[in-house]
Amino acid sequence: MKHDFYLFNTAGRVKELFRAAHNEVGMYCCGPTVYNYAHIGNLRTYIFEDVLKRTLQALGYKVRHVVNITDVGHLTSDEDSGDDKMEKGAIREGKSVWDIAAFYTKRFQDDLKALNITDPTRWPKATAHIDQMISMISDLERKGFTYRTNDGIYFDTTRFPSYCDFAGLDPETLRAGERVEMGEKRAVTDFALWKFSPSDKKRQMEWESPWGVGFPGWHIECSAMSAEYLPLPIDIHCGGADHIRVHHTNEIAQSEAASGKKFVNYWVHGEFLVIDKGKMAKSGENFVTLEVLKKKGFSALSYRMFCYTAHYRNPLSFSWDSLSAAENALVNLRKAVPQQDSSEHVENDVIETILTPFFNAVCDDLNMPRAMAALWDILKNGSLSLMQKRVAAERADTILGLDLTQRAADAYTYSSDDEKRIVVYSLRELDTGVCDGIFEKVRLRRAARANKDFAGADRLRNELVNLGLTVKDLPDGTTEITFSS
RNA sequence: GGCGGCAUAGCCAAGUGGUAAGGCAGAAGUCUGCAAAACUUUCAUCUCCAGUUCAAAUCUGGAUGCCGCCUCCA
Repeated sequence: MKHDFYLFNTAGRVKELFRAAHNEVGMYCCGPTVYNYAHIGNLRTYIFEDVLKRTLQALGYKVRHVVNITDVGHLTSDEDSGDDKMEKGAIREGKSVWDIAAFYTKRFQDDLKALNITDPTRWPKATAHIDQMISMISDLERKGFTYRTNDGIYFDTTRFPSYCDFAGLDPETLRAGERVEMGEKRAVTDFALWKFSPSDKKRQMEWESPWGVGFPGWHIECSAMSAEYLPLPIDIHCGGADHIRVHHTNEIAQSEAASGKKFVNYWVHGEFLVIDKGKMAKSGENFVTLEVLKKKGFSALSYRMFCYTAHYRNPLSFSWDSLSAAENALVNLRKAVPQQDSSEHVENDVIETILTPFFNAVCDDLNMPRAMAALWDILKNGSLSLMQKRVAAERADTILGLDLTQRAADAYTYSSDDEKRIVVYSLRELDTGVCDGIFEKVRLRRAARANKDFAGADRLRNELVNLGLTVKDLPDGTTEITFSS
């Protein structure tokens, strides 16, 4: 499929034509710190990254995709000598930090699977790459980019003149010590590469290093692991918009200082999911997980659908009503995809033509709202054949990942042997007793209708409705019963 | 305090100069004993003010409101 693909590059703040630097596109996405469940705001970013990856693949690129797992403890800030999030989580749950990391890593990966997010090529853990981090810090030390303070080894940002370019910072206006103690740090922008373990207590995670026992700074892991698995410059590096200012600025500095090469060609950042006008945070009642969402009866893919209502670079307002709207839309969309009931041959060229507006939208910096509108247009277009619509939807779904060919409620189907059949659709397996009970009520209702006892017929239908069923009298006389949830 | 972003119908939102995508909800109609489903139709002048222009939601200036980053954070 030949399409020019445009991506908004945070470096430079403009939409650019994507050109791969390698045969296999290198894509690095900042992963989670596994000290707690991911909330749906976090998940929004991974959904957008998955769409980006699927798009590249649909355009014919091979993609080498790396997502890190931050399972090492970092302090609540560079200067804080107190507990870090991993250790806090461990204390909170009475487990070791290693158990905490393993548990939440698994939970995170389960969430991604439920959302149809495809697995990355590699999934490196920070704790398995301490050697690479130490080696990179040593390189930086050798090249004169570091200095030592009483609590760690720091990166000297004054030695890296272009430090402020990426985020458009003005060092003069940064407020030194406003929110975080400077300690012995020389410049506001300097950051820790290696932190020494506190002398008065034993950390659960700490390692030997040329500078003493301690643990790595937060930023170094992404630099070390991306260099380990991807050739520089990395084609695409993704993350949440909150990372632009500090994390990615620091990554660029240390990676380029250590390697002498350009670090990343395209920086792509996703905006936040907002709730009650603020961003979703891992503390407080704003914390909505996929688990919570499922408990309320929503499917994970409804959330994926919801994410397509807005562009990834704009904040998206979450509410249960709007999620519910997306779920209805997904159900309707699946209904609009014709069943495979014909052997009509569909030419690939025809499908590509049909899908042109869809791909134009996707390739314009992943404009999914427009892409979805294009898909609706296709499915409502009366001049296309059913098979053309179906094949087009299947093709679009390789990017959307919405299981569009799945029917809403056809997991289990039960039919009566009446002359005019009674068909029951359910997502769950039903006891024969339950099924027979439903059949019996329908037969009674049919009898009432035949006798023009419409009040009685409606009463019987209401009984079924109250059980959570919908009742449809089809033109051919069959009665269709669907469990609504 | 610095930097960045946003303000479009009941809700979620596209749209960066030529007269408002799409979805959800709602309304009307066809169909139905009534429903359900389906189909058809319908539903905004874009926070406010002042400019530029033949033409602005889209550009400029101002006002108001809101959010994010600057600390770990998707």
